[in-house]
Amino acid sequence: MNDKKKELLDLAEELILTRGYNAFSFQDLSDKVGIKKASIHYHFPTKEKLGLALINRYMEEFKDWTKKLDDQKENAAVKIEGFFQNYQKAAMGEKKISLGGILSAEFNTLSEEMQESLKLYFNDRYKWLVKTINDGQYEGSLRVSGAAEDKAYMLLAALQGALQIARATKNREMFLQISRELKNQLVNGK
Amino acid sequence: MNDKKKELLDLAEELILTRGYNAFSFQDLSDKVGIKKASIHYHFPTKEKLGLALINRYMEEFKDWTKKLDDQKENAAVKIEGFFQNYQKAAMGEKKISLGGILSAEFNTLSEEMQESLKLYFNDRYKWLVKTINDGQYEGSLRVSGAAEDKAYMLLAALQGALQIARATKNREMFLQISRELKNQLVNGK
DNA sequence: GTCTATATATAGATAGAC
DNA sequence: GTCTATCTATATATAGAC
Repeated sequence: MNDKKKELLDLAEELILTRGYNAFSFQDLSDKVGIKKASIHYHFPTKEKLGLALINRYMEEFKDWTKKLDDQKENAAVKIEGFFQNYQKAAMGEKKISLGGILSAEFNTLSEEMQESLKLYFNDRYKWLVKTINDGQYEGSLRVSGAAEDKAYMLLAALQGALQIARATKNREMFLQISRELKNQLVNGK
Repeated sequence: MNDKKKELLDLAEELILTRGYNAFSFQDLSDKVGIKKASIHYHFPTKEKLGLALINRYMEEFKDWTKKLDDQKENAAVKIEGFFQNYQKAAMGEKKISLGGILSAEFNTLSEEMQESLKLYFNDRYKWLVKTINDGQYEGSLRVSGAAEDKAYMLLAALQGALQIARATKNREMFLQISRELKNQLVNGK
C-alpha cells in the first residue's frame, strides 16, 4: 500500500470511529488530505472498497498483535490484560468506540460483503478469547468458572457495551469499574 | 399526540432501529406513511425534533413500565427478569439493537440536545438498576456480591454489547448465554 | 496521480396554494 | 393538514485533460 493510500485509510479510520461509516464522506477525506475528492477514487474506487480495506486492516492488525504475544511466549493472563488495555485506550480517548461497535450499529446499511467481513471480525476476536481463556485455565494463570466459550462471550459483550455507554454518558470511571469486575471473574473463578 | 404524528413516530422508530438515525430520511417516512415529505415538517418541524420526541417517548415508556411493576408490588427479581426480557425481545427479533445502542454509535453527529437526552436515557436505566438491585438485596430476592452500582454497570454494558454482537454475528444463542450468566451473578452472588 | 467538470441522486427545509 | 414547487447543500461516482 502506497503512502497516500495509507494516509487516506488512516484518516478514514479516524472519521469512521468518530462519526460513523455513513456520516463520513470522500469530501471529508479530501479536506484533510489535500487532494480533490475525485482523486480519492483513484486509490479506492468506491466507498465500500475503502470500508472493506479498513475492516481487513483491523483483522490483520489483530492477527499481528496476537502473533507477537505468542512469539514472546506471554501467558494467558498477560494476553487478556493486553486485550483489556486495547479497549481501555479507546475508552479513555475521545472516540470511545470500536470499529465493530460502529459498524454493528450501521449493519443494515452496509453491503453484504462488509456485513460478512464484520462477522469475521467478531468471530476472530471471540475465537482468540476462547483459546486464550482455555490456555489460561490449563497453565493456571487464569481461574474461570464455567465454560471458556461463555466467559468469552461475556467479556466481548461487556467491553463493547462499556465503550458504547461510556461514549453517551461521558463516564470513564464506568469503563474502569466494569474492567475490574470482569478481570476479577477471570482470576478468581467467579 | 394526534394519530398521524404517532404513526410517523412509530415508523421513524422502526427505521432508526433498523438503519440508524442518519441513514433514515423524511422520504422514507413519506413512502411508508403516504403523505409527501414536505407534509412531515408540519408534524415535526425538523428531523432533530423527531429524534428528540423519540428519545423522550422511550424514556416515558420506561418510566411507565417501572411504575407498573411498582404498582403491582413485584419483587426486585421479577423486575430484573422483566428488564432482561425487554432486551431479549430485541435480540430475538430482526432489529437486534436498542435506541441507546444506535444513537451512541452516531453520538458525535447528533445535536447537543439529543446528546444530552441520550445521556439521561442511559442514566435513567442505570439508576433504576441500582435501586432495584439494592431493593433485591434488602428483601432477599437477589444475592449480589459487591456494590449494586458496579453490578448495574456490568448488566447494562453486557446487555447492550450482547445486542450489538448478536446483530453482527446473527448469533441469538450468544445473547441467551450472556443472559444466563448475568442472571446467575445476580442470584448466586457471584 | 491529480485535476476540472459534470452526472445523478438524495438530503433537510421552506413558501405559498388549496 | 397536505399539496406542488423550489432552494440549497451534499453525496457517490465517472469522463477526460494534464
